[in-house]
Amino acid sequence: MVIATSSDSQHKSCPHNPEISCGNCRLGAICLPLTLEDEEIVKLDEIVRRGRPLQKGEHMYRTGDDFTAVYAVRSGAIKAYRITGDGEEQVTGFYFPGEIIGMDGISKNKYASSAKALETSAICEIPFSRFEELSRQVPTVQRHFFQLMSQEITSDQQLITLLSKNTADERVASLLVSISARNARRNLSDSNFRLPMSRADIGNFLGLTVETVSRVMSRFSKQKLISINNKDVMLLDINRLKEIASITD
Amino acid sequence: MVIATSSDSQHKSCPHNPEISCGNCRLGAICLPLTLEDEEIVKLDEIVRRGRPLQKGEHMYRTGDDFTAVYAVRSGAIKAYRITGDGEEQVTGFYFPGEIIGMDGISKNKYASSAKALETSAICEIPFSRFEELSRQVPTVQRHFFQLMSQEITSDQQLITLLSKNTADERVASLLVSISARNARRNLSDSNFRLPMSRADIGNFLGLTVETVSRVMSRFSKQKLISINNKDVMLLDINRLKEIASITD
DNA sequence: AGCTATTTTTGATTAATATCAATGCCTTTA
DNA sequence: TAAAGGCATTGATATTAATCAAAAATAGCT
Repeated sequence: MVIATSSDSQHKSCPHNPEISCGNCRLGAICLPLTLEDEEIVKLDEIVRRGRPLQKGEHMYRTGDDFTAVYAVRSGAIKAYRITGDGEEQVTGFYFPGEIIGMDGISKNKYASSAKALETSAICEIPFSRFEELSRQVPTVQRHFFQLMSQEITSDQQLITLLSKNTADERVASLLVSISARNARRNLSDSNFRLPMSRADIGNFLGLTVETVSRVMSRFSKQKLISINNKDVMLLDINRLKEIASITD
Repeated sequence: MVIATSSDSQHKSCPHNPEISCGNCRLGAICLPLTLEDEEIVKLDEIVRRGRPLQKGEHMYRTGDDFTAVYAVRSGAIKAYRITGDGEEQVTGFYFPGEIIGMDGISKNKYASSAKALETSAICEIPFSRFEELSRQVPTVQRHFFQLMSQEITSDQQLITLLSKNTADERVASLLVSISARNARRNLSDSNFRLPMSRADIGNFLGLTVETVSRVMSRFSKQKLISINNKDVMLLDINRLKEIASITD
């Protein structure tokens, strides 16, 4: 079985703004989940800093670090997590290329979560003070950042609903479908991908134990909904998975 | 037993900016969970609209309504909720005076949730287009709104952790302690208050059934941690409740 | 005030997932 | 390529909270 890995994540044109090839998309050759104006891209390019690639396991920032920047993922995958009162880890999100992370640091001027690379990853640093300034100068930048924060709120609230109402099957199906959709947005295969995180991370994110995640995935596999080869997954019946995830659309 | 009700919610001075008496705090005589500059208050006052009071059960907005404004609660209590794919309600938050609601509408220009009054409530409408304009003119306004959105993200992520990791006891204790702390911020009793929402709403918010919420509260009552008189609650041992909620601080 | 509908509480049972335990499979490294 | 450590899978049992059912308390209405 040959399955696309996340190292294939380069793509030629931005699906959200086909006018802009990624060679011109200056935010580190990524497409944000927003359609940016040309002016915005140019202005943003002036303040964005491309960092050296992060190795697997390396941190972008940790809880309590001074908040200085938000980050755009260029390649790889990032895990965001918090440490609970009793020292346990709570995964709050997985971030793929084009997604923005670090916005939880704004309120207290310290990051409320930690972010670490699940595999070798490239990120863009967007220094916040310069960005704030830019937001005041360019109306669309401000608007778009409000939208990105609002998207983060919406996705957190979807997770709240998932954790509050859904069974183990529904949670796992939701995650698979969500990753599938995010791959599609980047013009990657929506049915054939690598899960960059461990089963433990998946369980932690979905409020399940490793064992339950493993059992659910085995069962999906027996039911021919997916095909698993360790971290590589193939979605054999996306529509059925969407039904299970109760994504009606 | 005499217990303060939420109609007592007037207070004389803003605990976050004691320089400003609430008579001068122009955002509808409320104190935001931020320290505003005098200039900001004046500017905000120009765009804020005080609406007529909402009756219990009345909606501020519903999922899918065009996004036009964010709202500051002045008095009463508001429940925010979403409707899941299969038509069930998911409560995503309770909002008390001084808190801001509606920010989830920014990303798609439609509200992603609905908001309804749990009791007679007064709200301030902050028309978003005028607010966006103001944010560009007054640096601190922009900064403060970024902070409010970031706070919303943080509190959603705390709820995610609660739903993912905590037992029924811990969840109920957390909610009681959270409401207590929010009352304290408004100079109200932190130990003696009315729960404006039903047990069903509490259960829905905490990912529990009504029956479980009721049982936990009865048990807390037997253990002399709280004293319940239907919607009125007295916290008899806040420190123990904080321990149970695993709020170490 | 009295009647009704709704909400809350309590009890008995069931179902889902966690926990405990063991095995097997990949990956890393010498 | 062999050994070691970590990760994933599978099985047996325990536990928590859900579900089903009914009574008690409260709120709303005339």
